[in-house]
Amino acid sequence: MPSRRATAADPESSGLAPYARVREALLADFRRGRYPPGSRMPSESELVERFGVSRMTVGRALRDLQASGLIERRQGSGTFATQPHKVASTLRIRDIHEEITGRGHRHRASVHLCRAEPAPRDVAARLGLSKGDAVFHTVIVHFENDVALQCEDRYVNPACAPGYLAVDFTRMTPTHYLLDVAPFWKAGYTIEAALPGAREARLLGIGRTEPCLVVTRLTENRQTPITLARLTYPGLLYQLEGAFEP
Amino acid sequence: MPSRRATAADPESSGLAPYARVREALLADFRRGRYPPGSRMPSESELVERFGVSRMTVGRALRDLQASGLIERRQGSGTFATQPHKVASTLRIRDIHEEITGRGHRHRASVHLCRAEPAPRDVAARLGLSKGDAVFHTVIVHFENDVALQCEDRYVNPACAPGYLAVDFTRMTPTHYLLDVAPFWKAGYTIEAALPGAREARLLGIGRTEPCLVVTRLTENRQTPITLARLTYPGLLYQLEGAFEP
DNA sequence: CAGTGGTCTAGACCACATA
DNA sequence: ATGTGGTCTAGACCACTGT
Repeated sequence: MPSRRATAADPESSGLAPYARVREALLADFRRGRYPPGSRMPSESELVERFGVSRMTVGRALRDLQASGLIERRQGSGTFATQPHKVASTLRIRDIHEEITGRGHRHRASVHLCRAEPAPRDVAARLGLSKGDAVFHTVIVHFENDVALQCEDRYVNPACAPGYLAVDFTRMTPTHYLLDVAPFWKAGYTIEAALPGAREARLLGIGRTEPCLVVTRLTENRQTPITLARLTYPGLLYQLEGAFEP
Repeated sequence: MPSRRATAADPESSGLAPYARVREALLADFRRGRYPPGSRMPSESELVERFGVSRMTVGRALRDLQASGLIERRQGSGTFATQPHKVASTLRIRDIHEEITGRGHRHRASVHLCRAEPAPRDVAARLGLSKGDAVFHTVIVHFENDVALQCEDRYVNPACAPGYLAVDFTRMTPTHYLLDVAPFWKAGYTIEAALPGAREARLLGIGRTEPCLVVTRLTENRQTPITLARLTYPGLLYQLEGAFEP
């Protein structure tokens, strides 16, 4: 016989769901400086008592805190505050078309290369091909309100997207097309500062000494590499932004 | 009377917990190209039937997928596959000391400025002070195996860390110290490519035309801004890396 | 209204860690 | 042996959405 049910819509002392109340309460303790890095937190059963909720509920609150990197839970020994050095933030890398139109601006793309060619050695290696195997190669410049924002130099594994070269890239970005063709993927990327190559400088309309932000991204579908892209942004026009908060 | 309890350690057809089995099964469907962007996924009750688990369990699996940005759940209408463009990745920005020693290398810091001074206008604004208020200002270069890797130009709100100037920054990084003093915080940052300023070039021992990766980070403690840091890395030596996979 | 997701509880079994 | 986290289930109430 249920003694007392706390329902989801019980706006008890706040509009928050119980698991959120527990999470926020612990978070507040953190901000107050309880739980210094490495210290031990109350056990789940203690929290059950303190907040008058079930163990599943405190479990969920703790799982949320764990997901944001604030605490570490060790089976058999307890829950501990982490060294906050490792806090991770999320950095979104979006399709350039979405990004530009999302700002309410006009996106335009101009295609400067779109062909099959023998794979250079380093490209072949990263795409899991042999040197000289055919790869698709496109070079496209993306404009935001007619200002060149990104030079996209991309190699594609033909086995993954046989129809790639036939796409009209002034109407659909390679990223968008590839997402349709290769429905799911993982990716690794590096971000660095570099000077533009001769062609990149010309296509972007910038000087060869203007620093650029270069994102190199390798996209894979399970085991098979699909595409290797080098995205070059004029440093003066582009910044990546992010934030972390627990 | 419980008919049949599935226990946590039931390695039913795999070593995975039920919620993980459900998650992986749905993930596999995704990779196979079911659930194209925007399409509707099976309802929770359908999944309960299909996998023979309780609703809480499919709920957790779905919450995991939601957290990784794969699906969107709308109360009252259903669960939908998202446009995978928005997949977020985690980018870790770590304490430079940890990062260097983590690679098994030697870290050394040289302090080039460490004093209180009147806040320049833009710094004051971002730290929530008035122009001319006293701020702490340090300029420190961090070396990895005696190669200059980072120039750290930092302003600190004195109210948050009164003892800041007394710290021996050859032995402890400002980041580390501030984490101890101001136990919890959130941060926003931008990443851009830029040319080094005259002082930065000199301190890093690079030319003024060598592109640099510049991370500008504002750290806050609840409402109060704590510190504003400009971290400059020689572009040839430093890359940020990341990966995303669901 | 029926269907969907959002959440809660109580009790349970397990694996692991520590003593 | 005890305590900790990890997880599951069954049934329940709610809010929201769409017909």
